Amino acid sequence: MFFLKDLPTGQMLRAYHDRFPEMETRAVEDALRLLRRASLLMRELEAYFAAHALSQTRFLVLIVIDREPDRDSLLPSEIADRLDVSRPVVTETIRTLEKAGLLGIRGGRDARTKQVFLTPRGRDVLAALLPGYFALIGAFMGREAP
Amino acid sequence: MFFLKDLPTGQMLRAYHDRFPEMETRAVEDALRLLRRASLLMRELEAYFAAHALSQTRFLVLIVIDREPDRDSLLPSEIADRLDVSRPVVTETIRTLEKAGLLGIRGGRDARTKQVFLTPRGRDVLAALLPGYFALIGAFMGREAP
DNA sequence: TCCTACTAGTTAGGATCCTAACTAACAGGA
DNA sequence: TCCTGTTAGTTAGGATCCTAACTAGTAGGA
Repeated sequence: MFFLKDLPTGQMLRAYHDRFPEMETRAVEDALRLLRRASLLMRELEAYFAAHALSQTRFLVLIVIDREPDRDSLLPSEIADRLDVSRPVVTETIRTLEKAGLLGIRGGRDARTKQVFLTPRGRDVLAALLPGYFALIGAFMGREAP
Repeated sequence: MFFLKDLPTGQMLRAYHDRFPEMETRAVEDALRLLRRASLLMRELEAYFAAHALSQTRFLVLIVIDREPDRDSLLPSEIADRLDVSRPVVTETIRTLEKAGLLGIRGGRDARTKQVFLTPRGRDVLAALLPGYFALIGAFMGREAP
């Protein structure tokens, strides 16, 4: 998350360019706009998920299982591969979602591993969530970038 | 932060579009690319700050004081106005930066408030940090979007 | 004067993330 | 067989963020 509300004014950027002439003003402006716009969208998404007792990360765990074309379960390690979070976060998120009844677990072929799958309830929750999720994104992307 | 490493394939998006026809495929694709690219840049920035005993938020507190054109101090409430973080985070960040000797504090006109300013050391640290910061952004923005 | 409402900032408690260290199970050669 | 190195996942401890509730100081009218 990028927390700067007001991007630097032209005056500010000129002042920094005077102090640091190697600064590529245009690249910095573009990067800050990118970060800010993405952060605003993330805030909206987090609020949407929170209103449905989920979070970005919990949602993404459900999605990566759901979107898999030819399988209906993933190993925790496969989930970790697909998400940019640490292993402990995957462990904890799976535990939370299992407690909530959205994920189920069955043994893998190896005693070290386990297959994680969406329960019918998990499927329902996701199906109920996605239209609002897509609508939120559509509305956000339709808005002018500030 | 947006944690999905691999954005959905065309096949996945078509499958979701079949289930949710009101989904604007293009907007969703663009939004996910925006989120992912911004998150990659944030990861790099966080790593850069961490290597210098700072964080995004600590850096931004220093910057919003430094960049102010006609003043050399801000009230905590003004810092909170400029950053998209909660008040307690501002309180804690200022305390940390003061302990580190990068910020100083003097009384405001009101006994409730206080002026927060950059110490000479704070100014030095920021000046030493900015060239690498600008270089990192320049390098990132120069790279092709994946 | 003094009571009430407001403003500024802090404290408390909980959620989520990280790295490092740990436990358990497997694989393959001596 | 059994030892060693690897793989999968969890636990422990710490950082950073949030909301809600609190303390202290100010302002303005009865």
